[in-house]
Amino acid sequence: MEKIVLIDGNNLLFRSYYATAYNGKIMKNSKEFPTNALFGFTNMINKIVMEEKPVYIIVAFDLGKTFRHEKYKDYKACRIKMPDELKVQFPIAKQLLTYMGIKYYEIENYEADDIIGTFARYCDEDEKYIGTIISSDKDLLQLISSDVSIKLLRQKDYIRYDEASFKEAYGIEPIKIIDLKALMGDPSDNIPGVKGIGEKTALKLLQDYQNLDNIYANIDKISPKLQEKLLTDKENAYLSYELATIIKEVPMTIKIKDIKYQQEDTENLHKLYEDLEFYSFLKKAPRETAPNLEITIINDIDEINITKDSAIYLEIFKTNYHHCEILGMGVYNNEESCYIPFEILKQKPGILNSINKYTYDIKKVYTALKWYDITIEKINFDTMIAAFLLDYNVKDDIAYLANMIGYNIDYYENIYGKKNKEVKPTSEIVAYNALLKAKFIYETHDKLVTNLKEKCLDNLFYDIEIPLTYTLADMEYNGVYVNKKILQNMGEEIKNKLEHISREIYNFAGKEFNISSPSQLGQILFEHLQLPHSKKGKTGYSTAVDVLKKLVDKHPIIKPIMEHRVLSKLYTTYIEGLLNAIMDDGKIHTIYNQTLTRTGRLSSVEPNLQNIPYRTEYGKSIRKAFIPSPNFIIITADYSQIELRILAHIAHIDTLIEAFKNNLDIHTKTASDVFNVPLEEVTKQMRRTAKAVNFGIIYGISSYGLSENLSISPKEAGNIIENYLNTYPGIKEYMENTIRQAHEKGYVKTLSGRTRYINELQNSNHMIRNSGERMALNTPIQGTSADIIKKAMIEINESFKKNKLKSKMILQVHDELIFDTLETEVQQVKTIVKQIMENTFKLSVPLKIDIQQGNDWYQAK
DNA sequence: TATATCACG
DNA sequence: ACGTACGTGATATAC
Repeated sequence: MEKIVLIDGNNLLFRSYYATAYNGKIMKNSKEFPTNALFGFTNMINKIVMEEKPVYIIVAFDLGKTFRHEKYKDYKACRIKMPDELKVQFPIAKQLLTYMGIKYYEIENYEADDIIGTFARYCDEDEKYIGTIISSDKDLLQLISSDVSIKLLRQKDYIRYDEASFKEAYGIEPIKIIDLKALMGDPSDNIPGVKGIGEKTALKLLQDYQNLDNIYANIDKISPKLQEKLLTDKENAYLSYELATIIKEVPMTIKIKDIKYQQEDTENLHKLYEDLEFYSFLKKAPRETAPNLEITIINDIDEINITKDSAIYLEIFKTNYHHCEILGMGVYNNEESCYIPFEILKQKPGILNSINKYTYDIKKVYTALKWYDITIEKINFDTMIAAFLLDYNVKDDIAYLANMIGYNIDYYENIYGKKNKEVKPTSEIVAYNALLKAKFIYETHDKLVTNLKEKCLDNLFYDIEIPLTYTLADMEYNGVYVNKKILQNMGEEIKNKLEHISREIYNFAGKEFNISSPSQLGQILFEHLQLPHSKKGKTGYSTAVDVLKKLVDKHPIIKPIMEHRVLSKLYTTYIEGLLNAIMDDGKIHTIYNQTLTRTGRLSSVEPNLQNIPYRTEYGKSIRKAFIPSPNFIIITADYSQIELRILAHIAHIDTLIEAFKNNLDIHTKTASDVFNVPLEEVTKQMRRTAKAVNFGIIYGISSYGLSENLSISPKEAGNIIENYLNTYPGIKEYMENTIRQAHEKGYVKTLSGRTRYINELQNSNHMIRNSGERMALNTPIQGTSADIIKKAMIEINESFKKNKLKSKMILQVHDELIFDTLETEVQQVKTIVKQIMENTFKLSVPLKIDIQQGNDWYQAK
């Protein structure tokens, strides 16, 4: 017996689409093509093939409308119109199937059901075949037979029905589903049925009289009331019968032998996955055909003879380069190429220092080698950074970029296995992959250089990002001391408090539950304790802090819950998290991601040192554990109001520029201008409002956003904004110009020419378009701020080196730099830092920094 | 693996 | 009439 899998394609795509399309926000790729239905569809198909292991497989689609009954054509025809964003995914789904080696079929005037029905009949007629239908549509249950079963998809799982299990569940033969529907109807399919008869009555009738014909044949035996109903709607009942019957005689041009499950077309399938940006599927399916490449593995250090500019790729084992094993280096240029195992390279680390080199992620290569006491020189091109500036979607793994632009390179995960479960492959495989990557870097170098120049990104690249990557490497490698004892002691204290608070919460609740589970907490608060719930998400009640705040006066349980939240966050993320990140040298070495944010900011991972608590006193004490080297102190230098200064500069707001020149408190000044009162008469409330508006402007203000922030009505907020924009017409003009230009060009730029393309501006959804406009307003400001501090960092690092200082720059937190400073160098460091940070970038407003010092990060604030 | 929540600028 | 502030990362829990 051979298995035929019959899939309802429309059903699968619809389910996938509506499963993820909520709030109008659906998953799209970077080209704004909707992919949400396709993602679910691909997942389902893969799962089906894995679980069912079919010999034959067909996916049926609807084509056109069914006008089976001229007179009643409205019944099946009037379906909900398919959204465009789903419609466009259908052709791609078919393409996917073809590449997967799976046939699909559609035929005019028939539905997917009918195609499946016809194949089901083939199974019934030929003993050789058994069929499995896959759909969530219960209509198809009527096709169940001794040779055909169904896998009925449900919200989260599925039920499999064969003849026996169906009978057990429904008490009737599968084919009687038709009679059942004829009686009870199906509103979702516009099948009328008999008015006044539901599932219960219909089932009873069928148990007594087997089928529709027999019911009417014995109509006089039925109770008068029911009899009347049946007679009134007799025509409808028979119409419904026909509507509910799946056709099994579709004149199909394909037969079973045509739907054999074939081998996938891996090349094309991968290209399509890349287009759709379905990286998770790519990872699961390693390529079978790999490019040919001649590999020379160096066995002796003297064999190395590289004379020309080359691309290098350092192959490392484990992804965090602060604690990785270096396997070796692929070196490639047009004429010479080789793979140097690390054992060999170690013998003469400077071997390549005389030639210019390119690589992907300089910082990784530089730092990884640094941990082995090797300082690599003259890597002056970074494919990762170049591609990032040119708006490619880059990731840590070079394979994403390479495959995206037509290369064929295996993903890290496919070579080494999953994170934390890595397995080392043979040195031949490592060598091959390292060289392949080096070749990719080499061959794309010239083109990227040209593109950078064409897009006027070369200055940003060579003068800022490349020097910065070395600066960041120094900071990461240097690391920051974190005192374990301090964290451990705090941890103990917090743990005790948590236990105490938990007991208190359980007492109020009357039972124990998991406080850190939003769903359980929601149950307790809003069902068990019957507290008023404001908003409900698609998963349940919101228990976010804003919601809790409103309930503080309603029940004594709220306060300890909020405290529990704060403390457990502190404990898990900052106490445990940081303790785990302390390396053997007593320091934390973060990794700055230089190619992630759309605005040009850095981000920090493993661990994130850019979100160490600061706002609350309790959280802030975490910073006490961040300590200087022995005989050093911590110095912090942060830009004061840098984003507002940038706004004043790029929008040419003379009053604000003057205010900054006069060193006024900018929020007070704004309040004074907007509310038209003298500076000294500005109240706390007025300043608070002005501050919120100032921030709002930077974020791309909306009256709703401001109203939420200030807890006022959107209308009041709107008035305040109008007032603000009338006070500073230059800002209004700046906003309008920026948005207009962003629409015209499709992108915005920072003062250094960093470019952000904003696809959202072309979205048909106005909400998304608005959000694109806010990005357009915010990016030049946030991005210029990032540019400025990056430039300052490079110069400070150079200056420290030039002056042979022992002090080090150790952290960057967006508008703030932190220094581990030798006590005898404090004055010099302060002078250098202030000079550079305030003067590296000339604006029409002065840039100002605040410098503080202390024996730990907490004190230095 | 996705979601909710909350830490930072 | 929509339903939103901009930019990030880590964690626990639910799925």
